Amino acid sequence: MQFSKSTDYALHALAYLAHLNSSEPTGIKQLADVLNVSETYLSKIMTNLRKDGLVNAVPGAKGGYELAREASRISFLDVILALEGRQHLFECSNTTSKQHNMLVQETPASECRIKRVMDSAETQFYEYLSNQSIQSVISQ
Amino acid sequence: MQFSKSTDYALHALAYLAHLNSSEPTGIKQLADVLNVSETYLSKIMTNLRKDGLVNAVPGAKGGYELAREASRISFLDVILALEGRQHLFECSNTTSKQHNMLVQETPASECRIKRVMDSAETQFYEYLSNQSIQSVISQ
DNA sequence: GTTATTACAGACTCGTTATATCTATAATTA
DNA sequence: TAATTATAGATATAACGAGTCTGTAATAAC
Repeated sequence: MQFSKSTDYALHALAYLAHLNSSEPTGIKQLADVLNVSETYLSKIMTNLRKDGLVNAVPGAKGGYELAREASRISFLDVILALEGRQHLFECSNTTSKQHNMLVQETPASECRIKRVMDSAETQFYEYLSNQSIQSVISQ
Repeated sequence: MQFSKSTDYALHALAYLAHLNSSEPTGIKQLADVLNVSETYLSKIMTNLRKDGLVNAVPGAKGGYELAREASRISFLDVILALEGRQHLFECSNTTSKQHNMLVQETPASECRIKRVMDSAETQFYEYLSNQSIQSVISQ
């Protein structure tokens, strides 16, 4: 289990935009050069960030990308959810197996106890990441 | 990013062994039947658990698997590391990019600030999972 | 010892996903 | 109108997850 490269690039791209702190949008060319990835690949990643409202995309000449809000209000979790999706980190595969249903019956909420533990861990994980902002990795 | 099915099966298998609490090893046949997966596939998963010292494998007739230690001393993290491996959840891909090195230079430890945040999140995550034992999902 | 039972290792298949590129199109500014 | 830029779609490739098959080694029961 590992975070995708896309998430890595997205975090670095946003950190760069926050670092620049420019009043004008930054083109994909410049971004791709600084991150050392291809323009078309990075543009797909930026589109994901736009769809989740983390950046604004300005088309046309002099266009590019800009943070949709202050870097201090964009969390690591925001970025991860935009790139990795919102499915849970853990799911029980065989929800019809004898073993699974034994564990289900032992909890009041009729949910497998193993999944409950894993979901709690995920919540803690995400809680931490939601408190880490892109601004925090930029020099003051 | 998601945990593999193998991790799911491993957790359920260990929970079952803890539940049985048998003095004799449990064969792969019975285990596979309860979990509703194929014997050969599950045996690969059990071998991973054995290599990490979580279960003992007894070959030969009347053989099978048994917990290597009390279920209260086998943590969720133990199982996850055995199945998912020990690589970090996050790595910076382009360690030679201008952007990455900018972030590296801003931290005393000469490490990218983004990676520092992700590693901290991972530590919190694993810390939580190391405190959850297989015994905790079994009815008292 | 022989046989049955069991775990184990390795090769292999199949499908999905991540990664990445290319091209055409739409939108905006100069 | 021309130049620049983001976007969508199709495609290619490699890696990985998931799962099967087969033969081998180890052990207990007879």
